[in-house]
Amino acid sequence: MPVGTVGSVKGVHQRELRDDIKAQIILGNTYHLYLRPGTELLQKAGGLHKFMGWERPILTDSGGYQVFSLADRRKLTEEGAHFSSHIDGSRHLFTPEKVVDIERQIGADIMMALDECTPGTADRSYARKSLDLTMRWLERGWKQFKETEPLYGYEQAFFPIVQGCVYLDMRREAAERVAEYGAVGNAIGGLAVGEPAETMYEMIDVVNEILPSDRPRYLMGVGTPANILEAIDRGVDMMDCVMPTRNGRNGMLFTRNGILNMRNHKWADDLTPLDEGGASWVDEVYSKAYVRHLFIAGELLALQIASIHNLAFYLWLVGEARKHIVEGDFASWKKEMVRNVTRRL
RNA sequence: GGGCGAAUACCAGAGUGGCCAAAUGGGGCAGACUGUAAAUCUGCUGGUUUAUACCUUCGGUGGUUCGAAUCCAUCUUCGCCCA
Repeated sequence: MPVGTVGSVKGVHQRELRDDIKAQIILGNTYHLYLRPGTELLQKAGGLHKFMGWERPILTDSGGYQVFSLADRRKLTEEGAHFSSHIDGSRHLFTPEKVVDIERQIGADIMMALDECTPGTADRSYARKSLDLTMRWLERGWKQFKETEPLYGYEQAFFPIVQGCVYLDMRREAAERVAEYGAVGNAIGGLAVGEPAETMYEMIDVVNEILPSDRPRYLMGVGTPANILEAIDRGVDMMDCVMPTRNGRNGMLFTRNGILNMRNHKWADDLTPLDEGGASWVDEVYSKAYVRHLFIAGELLALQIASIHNLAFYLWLVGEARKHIVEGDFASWKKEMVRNVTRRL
């Protein structure tokens, strides 16, 4: 039963959502979706997976990001992405079709197209070639998606990805071509990969003018709490990021009052709660001094506490965002919250 | 009581006449991290607000030498062995 509404501010869409799933943590590649996709997607997907007492859809990425982050271990050809394993050197080929097949087998509710995540520093010529390749791969992936059936009795969604690097004309073109597929949801990729944040916001703006506002718009791999708020402001509905866990493991805690580096000496004798009134149970149970000690001592518990805290904070943040969108005071709330979450404590 | 060995920066530990403010590791301090090959990576860690510069450091003291963490004497402390 729909009890809440989420949607972007600039986008007209205000979709009804069930409130029982605020976010999803997907095992495997550990994706964190901060805002749920729309009801229509869930109805079609119908495959909510039981995990730790929660029901949540599974999202699988295609390996496109690894094309970017493991660039020295791969070679791109028209056929697909050739990878050599860092474990045993064995060679693997990811094609747009194979990726769909694998995602079918996994049973992901949201399957991502194989793309090339273009570095934010690429010049126009490279970006052009990269975008053309991504679009040809999308055509093949989409065809495979349409010609295959789900294996487990529920529908699966296939999200195309908008690339185009930092060039407005290419972003517009990519968004238009992606929108033509009429997918259940659409993704924005190739951002937060080396370009300034302001450039990223510009790209989101132009892309979201084109992508349908009545379907989830998924900003891939972003980002900081401030990035997330700015993205929501620009019509983004879904995000995922390693930041809460990776930065958490490296001692960085995000809170609604600012950012803490738990390794800093200043917390050594601070016996106040980790984050008083915070969103997770660890916030009240552990003191700053204790968590700092765990980090300094190399205790794995530190990594768990930080990850739990940061994930809970991220979920709280987008939950609040939704609330303020519904209440109509998102703009003022966001302005203040961006100031708060970027502060260094 | 006798013999041998050792004393180096926060800790451990290289260095045995000039290229030594002194390797390396740990610890400490700070920063980075954005569709996760990541419990990772980077910088700093005697002082002088800048330094290819100067000053003070290698247990204490006194020597040798143009020059000493490095050689000599002696003292102190610690370790091991013999009585």
